[in-house]
Amino acid sequence: MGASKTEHFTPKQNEIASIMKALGHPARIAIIDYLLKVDTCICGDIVNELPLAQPTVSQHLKELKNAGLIKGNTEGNAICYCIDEETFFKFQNFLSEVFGKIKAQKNNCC
Amino acid sequence: MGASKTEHFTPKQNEIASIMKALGHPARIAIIDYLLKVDTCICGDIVNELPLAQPTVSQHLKELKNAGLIKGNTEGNAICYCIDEETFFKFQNFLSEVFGKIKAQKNNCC
DNA sequence: TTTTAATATTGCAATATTACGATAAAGATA
DNA sequence: TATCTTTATCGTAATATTGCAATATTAAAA
Repeated sequence: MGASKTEHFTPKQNEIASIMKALGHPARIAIIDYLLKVDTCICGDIVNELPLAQPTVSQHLKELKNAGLIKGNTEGNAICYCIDEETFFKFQNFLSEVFGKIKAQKNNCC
Repeated sequence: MGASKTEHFTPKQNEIASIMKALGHPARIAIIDYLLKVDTCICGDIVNELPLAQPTVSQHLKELKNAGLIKGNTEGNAICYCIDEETFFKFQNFLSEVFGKIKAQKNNCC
């Protein structure tokens, strides 16, 4: 097979899984890391920051964009990418719930 | 190709990416959800909770275990799975940093 | 208008993931 | 011991992901 049976899970489970999946590659974590480090949009120089060919970087950027984690603005013939805060904060809310439940666990087993 | 060039990224980037990847499937999110809902170890009934065959569930459990997100204890002929808090809290620390940086951004672009 | 620069898309090869039937393994129970 | 229950592993088919060379696209600059 190879295709996930997404129709059998809740929309929220699918949504969170797709965000996690988008972040499930070191190159894409590195892109987010870099965006946070420079604390501004990046126009052009991501390719030089990563040990990957330009088409590969472009593909990773596309996946982050599809997942809503970054957004891109055309700026002349360059494109300016930055963090899409909204999705990150939605993600954070989900995780707060999860971590809260973990902390509240009675832990009476294992 | 199909293989990630993990050797070109930092250990931390690879570690976080592998946790994210493990959570990048709705079935595995559903398993974590269920573990948090029942607030105890689960011995046996995960298979009945998921819309997937037993070998498939077993495989997903293995991936969560490999990523350190759950741990399993043999309990007679059953196996008792529960959240591995340590990994989750490590994950939370990483994310706190990320979310902190996002909030602190000057947001002077895009 | 031609050239240059930046980014995206296409096409493809290598590898990984997902799913499940069949079967094995390990311990409980009759 | 024989059987049942529970979980893991094997084998395999279908599909997805990763990476890059070649090429296309788009807009600025000459």
